[in-house]
Amino acid sequence: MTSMPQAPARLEVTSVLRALADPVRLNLVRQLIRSDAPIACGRFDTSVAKNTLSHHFKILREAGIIATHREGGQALNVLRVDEIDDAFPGLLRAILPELRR
Amino acid sequence: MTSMPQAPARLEVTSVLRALADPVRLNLVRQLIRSDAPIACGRFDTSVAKNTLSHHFKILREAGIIATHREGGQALNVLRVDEIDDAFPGLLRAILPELRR
DNA sequence: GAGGGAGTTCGACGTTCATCGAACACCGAT
DNA sequence: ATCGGTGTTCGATGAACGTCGAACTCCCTC
Repeated sequence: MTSMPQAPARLEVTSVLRALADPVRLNLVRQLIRSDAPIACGRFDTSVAKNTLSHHFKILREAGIIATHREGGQALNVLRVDEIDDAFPGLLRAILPELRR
Repeated sequence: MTSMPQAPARLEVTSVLRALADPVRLNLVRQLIRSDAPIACGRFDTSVAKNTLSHHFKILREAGIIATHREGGQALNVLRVDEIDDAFPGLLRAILPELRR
């Protein structure tokens, strides 16, 4: 086992902000917010190559913003809304208008 | 006149997040939040050289996070709390615990 | 077990970034 | 006019980042 560090023990402000500061990643997060069902890595609407996409997912995962669990040949991604809201209440709602109902 | 682009016309999410994602800059912003009076550039508690500090102030200014006005030989800095709150309601409070009363 | 779809890892490349020392520009006071 | 304090600009440097093609690993299905 190569040790799989899905998410950090505690969400770090600087890591979270830096992860969300990239246009491509922010776009991914927006798609996750708009969908209430998990989305497979290959199902995102994006322009970058699939290895680059994988890189961005890794950063989002390591920042603790998304969680990925394999299921039937594909990797399903979900936003860790509760954890983020716990650590930084109001952050998601602040930067993602689609969440300010 | 060299044209002085203090702040952008509209606050850009990605610029704001990237500006706040740096430890040194986040530290500066924290000091501004804790003080209700403007702080001169040279009065901040930081470890970086003064030219580097100037660089960070420039980024914060261009992102629209702080405003600087000269007064008596020194440059006084203030957080643009209202503008930030207007563009991204709850953002500051989310990432800066000292503001969550 | 052979094939194929889905993600990841591995260099590599070019860009952006944080940092610094040094030199500069500005301004208030002598 | 000169001095000293304050902040900015100018390269330069090393690290980190986004991007890619290619090769790899898993696992599901036939």
